[in-house]
Amino acid sequence: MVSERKREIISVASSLIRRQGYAAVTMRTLAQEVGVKAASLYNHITSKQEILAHIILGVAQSFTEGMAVAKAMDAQPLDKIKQLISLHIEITIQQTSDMEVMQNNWMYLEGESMAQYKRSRNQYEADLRQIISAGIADGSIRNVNPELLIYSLLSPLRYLYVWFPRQKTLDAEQLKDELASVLLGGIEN
Amino acid sequence: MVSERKREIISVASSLIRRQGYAAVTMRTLAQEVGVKAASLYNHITSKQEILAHIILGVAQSFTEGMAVAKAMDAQPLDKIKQLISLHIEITIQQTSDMEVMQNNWMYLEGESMAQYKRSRNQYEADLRQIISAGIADGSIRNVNPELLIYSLLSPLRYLYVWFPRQKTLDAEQLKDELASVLLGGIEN
DNA sequence: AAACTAAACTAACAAGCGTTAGTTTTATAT
DNA sequence: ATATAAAACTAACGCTTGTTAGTTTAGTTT
Repeated sequence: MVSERKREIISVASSLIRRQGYAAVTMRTLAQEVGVKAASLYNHITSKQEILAHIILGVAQSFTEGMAVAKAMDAQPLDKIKQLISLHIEITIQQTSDMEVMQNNWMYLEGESMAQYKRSRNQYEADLRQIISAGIADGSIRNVNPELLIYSLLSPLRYLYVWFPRQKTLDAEQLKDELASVLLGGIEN
Repeated sequence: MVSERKREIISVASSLIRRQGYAAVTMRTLAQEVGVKAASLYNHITSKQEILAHIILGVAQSFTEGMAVAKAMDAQPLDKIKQLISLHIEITIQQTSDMEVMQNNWMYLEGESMAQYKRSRNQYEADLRQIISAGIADGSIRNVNPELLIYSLLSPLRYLYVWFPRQKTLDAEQLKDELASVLLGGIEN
């Protein structure tokens, strides 16, 4: 369904948008980077907007699928949260550029793409809310404002892309353990 | 030094950029929102870029000044961190729009403004690193990867603007306590 | 060899951009 | 009233933007 060339264009676009932002990347610079004239891009894609939507909705789908796995697990709330931490780490490592593009450029989505992005984001947060509520109910999670918990859990996970690529000491597996330890157990000794 | 009209223009620009992104806001839409023709804006500002720089470097300066206060405190590392949590909350509440503009649009800065932004950001992180190192050294902070600690502390603080405006239950003072409790003590019970 | 198809090309359009020049209005101070 | 200065206006320039039309090239199938 998605040709090799199209994938290449979107991949190059992702790394350009990552560095410069969606609006600053022109079809001409994108074409040059691909090694082609601007008009030729339109043999493969239908619009600039389609490229952005493809990148962002691809990441969003990865999260939706990963959340489905976590929800289906027969496990304690805290273990489901650990599973989600793994999910964020894996997506960040496997789709670093797309992840960064999503976080910084989703506001440039239009129409149905924007609607779909917001829908999947809201659904993800709602699912996490449910897991946290269950944890508070069974006493495994501290009884503080659930929205605050969601937020202080999700922020570091969402912005892993800022930090992970520039550190060298931890691999994915170590990161998973240390991050889970810090997020669940806190900073204090 | 900065006239009333100029402040108004920059303030209107901030809320437009916040919603639409820097590149998507044109001088014509900005002018219309201010109630004036585009060319008239140039009686007060010298360029679109100046507006962005003014917004972002203003927030950056607030952080630099706040960090200076924290550094100068005669207090334990954990109390300095609590002070920084307060700082982030105060800036987020007092300059919500500017804060969001900074986080999402700093990559559109150019030349010396970009250099200055990066300098102040790096300095802030270096100062926080020092505080955390001191805390690890005296045993008050857990001995895990310091970069990971910085990051998982800073992410929720930086993205408070996403969350704080849409919740109603906590005021600034309560938020300060609960957030410090969660960030320092973790989620787990 | 002929026909077909995918994907490149050149050229250009219409729209929108930030910004400037030159002029007029408005308000304040003399 | 008159002069001055601040801040608005109209008009336009030069450029860049995403995209389209029409054509040519290259590779594969019959």
